[in-house]
Amino acid sequence: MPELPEVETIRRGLLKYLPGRKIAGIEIKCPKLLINCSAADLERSLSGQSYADLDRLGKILIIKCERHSLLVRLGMTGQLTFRDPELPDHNEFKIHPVTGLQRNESQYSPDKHTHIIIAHEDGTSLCYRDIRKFGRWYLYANGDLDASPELKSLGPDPFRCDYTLENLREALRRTSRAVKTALLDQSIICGLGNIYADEVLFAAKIQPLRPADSLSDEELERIYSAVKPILQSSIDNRGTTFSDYRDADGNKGENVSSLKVYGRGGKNCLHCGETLNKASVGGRTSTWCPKCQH
DNA sequence: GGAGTTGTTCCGCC
DNA sequence: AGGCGGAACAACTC
Repeated sequence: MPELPEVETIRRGLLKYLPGRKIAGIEIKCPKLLINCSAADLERSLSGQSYADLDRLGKILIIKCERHSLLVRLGMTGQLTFRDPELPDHNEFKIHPVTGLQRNESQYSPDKHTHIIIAHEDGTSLCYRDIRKFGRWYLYANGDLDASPELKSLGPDPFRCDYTLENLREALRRTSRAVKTALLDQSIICGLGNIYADEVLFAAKIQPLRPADSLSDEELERIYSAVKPILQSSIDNRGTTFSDYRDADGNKGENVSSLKVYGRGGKNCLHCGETLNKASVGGRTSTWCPKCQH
């Protein structure tokens, strides 16, 4: 669910609330989400520390505190929301006082899917909710962050300077997998998931099944150039909500209506009118136009 | 009841 | 050795 634009939207949302706030304690209801530490480790390490900054690489959210940082992978259904119980009747708020955005029903209240709650000294909290529990949390001392396998194994993030045509070309020409599968490989380029990989290939007019090493320089350039604008416009729309995705305020994203192919299998191509193909590529549902994409 | 779902990892095969 | 495909993870919806 949460791909780069969704994680970025959450990051921006949390940026309004977290930096400067002090962690009082952590409630872990599902320890299996913690990959490289125990619940006691996490509690001991973070209690008393303040949040310093929020960062993101690919789909990984980096929550930086004074001495330690959390890496959070949201998996398919992870949600991170900021709660402020001081606000009068939290769940019935229509317009958020800080963001001015419309609030969403009941995504805030901890329920059986809320697995981690970071409580702050001022009574607010950061809630992690994850229906399928595919999310993963990692704890690192700040000095060890850059060397962490989770960050080190990532290929270029489209919004960082190492995202270049040359790097993408070299990575793609080294594999014979379907280009769709290669674009989902976070060590080749990080941040794309099933939605945006399909959207990028439609914009680039490339069929998802094409072997990555069969792409011409011109085709590679089309893919390279399609990535940033597609991700950026989704960020501008605050992400794509199909079902579970919510931002830091519990709001849905508005990008679904901008999608050209994802979720439109069997419908007409918005460019040429042809019926869009839908088939499994590398185990993932893929949608493309048989007439526009070659 | 079966199939499908926005992500990642692990295992076995070639 | 290392690339690759498929199963597994889990919970819900259609």
